[in-house]
Amino acid sequence: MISDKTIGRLSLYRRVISEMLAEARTHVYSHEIAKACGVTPAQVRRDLMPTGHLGSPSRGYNIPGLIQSISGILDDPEQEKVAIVGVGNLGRAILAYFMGRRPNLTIVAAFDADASKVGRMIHGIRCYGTEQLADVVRKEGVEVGILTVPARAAQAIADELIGAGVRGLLNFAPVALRVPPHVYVEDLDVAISLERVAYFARHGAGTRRQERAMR
Amino acid sequence: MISDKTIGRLSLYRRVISEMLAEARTHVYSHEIAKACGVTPAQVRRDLMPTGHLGSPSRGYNIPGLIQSISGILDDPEQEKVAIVGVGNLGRAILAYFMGRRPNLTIVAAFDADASKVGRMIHGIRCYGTEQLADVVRKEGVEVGILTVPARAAQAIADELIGAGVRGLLNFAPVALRVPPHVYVEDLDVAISLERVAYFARHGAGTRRQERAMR
DNA sequence: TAGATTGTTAATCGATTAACAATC
DNA sequence: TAGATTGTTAATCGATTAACAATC
Repeated sequence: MISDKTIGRLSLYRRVISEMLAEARTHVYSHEIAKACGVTPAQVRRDLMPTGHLGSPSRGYNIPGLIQSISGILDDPEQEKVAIVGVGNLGRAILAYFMGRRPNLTIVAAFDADASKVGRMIHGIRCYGTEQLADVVRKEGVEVGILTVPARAAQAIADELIGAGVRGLLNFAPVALRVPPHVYVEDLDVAISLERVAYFARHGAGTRRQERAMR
Repeated sequence: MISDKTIGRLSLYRRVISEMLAEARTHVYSHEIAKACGVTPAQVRRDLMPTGHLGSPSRGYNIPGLIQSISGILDDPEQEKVAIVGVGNLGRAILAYFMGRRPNLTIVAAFDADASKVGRMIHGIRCYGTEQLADVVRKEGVEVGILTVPARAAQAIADELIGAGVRGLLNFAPVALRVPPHVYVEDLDVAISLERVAYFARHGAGTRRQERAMR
């Protein structure tokens, strides 16, 4: 089992070497990836082990091959479907950002309790009423849910998504969701992050600030 | 020096016990906080050590006292000022969320390159043009910056903020910022988080899923 | 070849958990 | 008192880094 930290870094590595590929580069050394991502070269080499991709001591890693190997781990060979619940400012920001960006990880439906949004297309995605949530999630085979709803609604929505087959949640609501053990939850809590930044801005970033505090 | 993880959990503990206080409760046990936050009771007790607040074996922790002790660590005795750069959907979502919520941590200015936004009040915060960034940050004494700008603009904006005295950045742009060692950066990378959730949704949440993956 | 980089193990580091005497 | 909880140390656990033979 690959750790969540390694998965996050592989995603980051893929992004930076994709940019290199766009500049027509063909090979890259671990220390270059390391510098671009704010980690150590040893970390990069170790993270790349589970991908099975081998570099060469003389030329480093072949970029297209490495992208393919990382994608072999990160991407579903089929297609993974995502639904987003809550189409406020935050929900729309996420919809706008993902507009046709990842072919293997697509947002297929949006949900909102606000009747004025239901039935409309928002950034190319159809918006349904929350009462249709379970039906649509089941029919589409959605596996991942993004929660951008108010805190008070989050647990009920999470329960419904999970009941309809969702096994991963990206939760922006400032509450600790209770979920069965087979469901993976990642919390992106902006308020907590901001308090942390404020604390370390005041108290000094600290020696350990080589490391990226990536959340 | 308290670790970033501990700071994040203290912020979470304060939130949940504040909710208890609102329900007129006066005392709380470590295992109650632990359950509400998805951590172990031992973790809670250990995290509370640096606050200096002492509980009682018979009644647990006094809630108002504990809130005060946690706030003594998390909050600046003065006031800490925050600026947000980039008033798109994401920026507005954050402005709306923080509207008058934290007296000790206030967003005092917003900036955007879009001339049509400049001069307006957005969720109660004045929006300036980016060319005024350094001046306003210096004059207001802003210490923390939130970056909700496109990736290509992030490094230049970060440099300018830091040049004007900012020592902490909450970065939503999908780039690894290069900053001097005294500056604390926390990255909230939605794309990476979503890929991580997708991966663990597919591969099983794993045994280690007791722990909250809080970012 | 000489020199830099790779894959991979062993050592280190830091954070979490278990344990338990002291306490109410 | 008896029983549960506290503060705190020691043991455990996992992740990062250092090191180095193998390789190009």
